[in-house]
Amino acid sequence: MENEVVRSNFIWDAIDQDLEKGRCQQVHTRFPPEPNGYLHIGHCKALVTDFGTAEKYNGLCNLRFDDTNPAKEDNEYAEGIKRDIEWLGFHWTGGLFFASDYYQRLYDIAEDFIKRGLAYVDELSADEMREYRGTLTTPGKNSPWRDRPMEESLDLFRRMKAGEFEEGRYILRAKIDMASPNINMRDPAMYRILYKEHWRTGKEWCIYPMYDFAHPLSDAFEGITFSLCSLEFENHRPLYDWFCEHAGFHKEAIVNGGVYHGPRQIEFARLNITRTVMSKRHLRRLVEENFVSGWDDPRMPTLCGMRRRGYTGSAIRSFVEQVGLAKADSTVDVQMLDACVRADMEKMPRAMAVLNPLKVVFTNVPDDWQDELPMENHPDFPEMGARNVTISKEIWIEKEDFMEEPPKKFFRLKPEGEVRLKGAYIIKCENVVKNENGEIDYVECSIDLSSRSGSEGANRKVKGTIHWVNARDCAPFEGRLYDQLMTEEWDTASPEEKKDVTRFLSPDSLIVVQGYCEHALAVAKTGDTFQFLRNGYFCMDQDSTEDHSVYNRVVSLKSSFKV
RNA sequence: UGGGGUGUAGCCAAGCGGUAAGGCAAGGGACUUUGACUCCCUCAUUCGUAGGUUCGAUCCCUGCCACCCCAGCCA
Repeated sequence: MENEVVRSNFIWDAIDQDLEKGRCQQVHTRFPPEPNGYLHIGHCKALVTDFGTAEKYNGLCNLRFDDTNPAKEDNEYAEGIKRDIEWLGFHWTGGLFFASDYYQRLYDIAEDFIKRGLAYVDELSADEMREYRGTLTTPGKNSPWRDRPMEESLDLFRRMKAGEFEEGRYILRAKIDMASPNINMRDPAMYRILYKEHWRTGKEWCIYPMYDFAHPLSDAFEGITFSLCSLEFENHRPLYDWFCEHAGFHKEAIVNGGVYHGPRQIEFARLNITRTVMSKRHLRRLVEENFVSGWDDPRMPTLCGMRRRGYTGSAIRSFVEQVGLAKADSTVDVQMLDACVRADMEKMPRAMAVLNPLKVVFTNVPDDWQDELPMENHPDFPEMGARNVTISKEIWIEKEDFMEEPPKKFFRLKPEGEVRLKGAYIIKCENVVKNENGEIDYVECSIDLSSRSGSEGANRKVKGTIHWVNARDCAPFEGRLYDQLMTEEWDTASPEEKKDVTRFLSPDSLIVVQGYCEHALAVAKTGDTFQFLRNGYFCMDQDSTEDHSVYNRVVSLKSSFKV
């Protein structure tokens, strides 16, 4: 509910301290996706952290596309990402930005770095550069071009920009420390030559800034105070600070008069979920090799896929909030996600559906008998109102709600047994009609017309209640239920084994079902998302904005029946 | 075997020198016109490990062990 307490975490503690110390006066974060694929559930941790933290502190959060590698990026992805963020209910209150908007500004800073002896143009090949970089345990050595005169580097850099050289011929490097135990500090690349057309700047540039250079400065340009990212960037923080400080942004400086001090990077553990692929690379392969119908295939853990599958944005958000924020690597059980979805679905209006139909015919009413019954849309929320549901001589019930030879404590329909039809009448099984193969064709029941819900006779107690659909007034559907995309083996597979993601695809992840749902509702709700609650009840997904006709997965399809 | 991180229940996760929150999962019970939901109850004498400091340590110190990240002209 809205009053749920979202617990504190180490990042908010750090922010509180900075605020108290006066390191900054406001909280300004950013969510910086690279538009090279669709957002998946894993990204939600950063997303909720970035936007949610800004919300908590009444600060601002920017959406910035980190588009510094034109080889992989496209507008299609940027648009998809924006849609997904909005679907989750977040807004880029600080504005929408693109790293590519800063190309000129970054270039100017790069020139300035050269002039100040902080950067140089190198002409080692990629292979040579790797050799010179040293290893984890041995220091690197200086490039022979490291001490080339500043004027020469400047000239070369300008000619790189002018397109005079082929890709890989020259590279701009920061002059830091080739012997640093932190490999990221061994003269990292700042600019490389790339003759790729950029989706926003077109052919304007043929040199592009590297992440390590562009990211900290983009943060600084936008006045970001807290740059939250995942653990793998911890090793980059010294570099992040180095670029900021040498460009004039000092995060620790206490400046009189509330002047912006520069961004501070804080890292947190990324989200892993059991039986879930959390890698753009693997997801891309499933799409490109047609193992799924697209990025928004309902089996995909992408936000657009989950949306089609019937998840709600609020469920995903509360899931991320419940998982928490910490620095320890962890893998959350997917059941926790399911629990959040179930909790969310409980709050939605209901309607009845039968997934696996078995016909029931009433023997003690005339053929044209029918009745109309008011049915509450939610048992706990009368304000959701009611709808009228029809019933006739023939209805559908769930196959598993009838057992010819029931074990003890089976409270649903069985020979000679009575059950209540949810919101309607009590019926009693009189006869089981079978076909020539000995299979159950339909079940004959008598109906107790005096037990109509709402009437006095309704007070009679029977053990079981089952859901049903009027067989003469319902909408047939052929739907699909989705379950886990991956088998359990995925969780324990090595990175090497995971390279062949298709090996772990669960064959049961898509189940075709044929059933029936309330007619009026089905017509009225065509195009809406339906979700199944346990026991075959539909929930209307109010958050859904997509039009689709697939029926969604049963959340926790486990049988509620116990022997 | 360099550097940077992290180890609290089956899975997440609080805890910040005063005697182990909460959620998910699991088990038991109550209620129920959905065997759902809801509601109760149970579930770590112990915090990777071995020492040390202290009246007192999951919190501080030292050693050890395990796991993760880093040698892209990716982000």
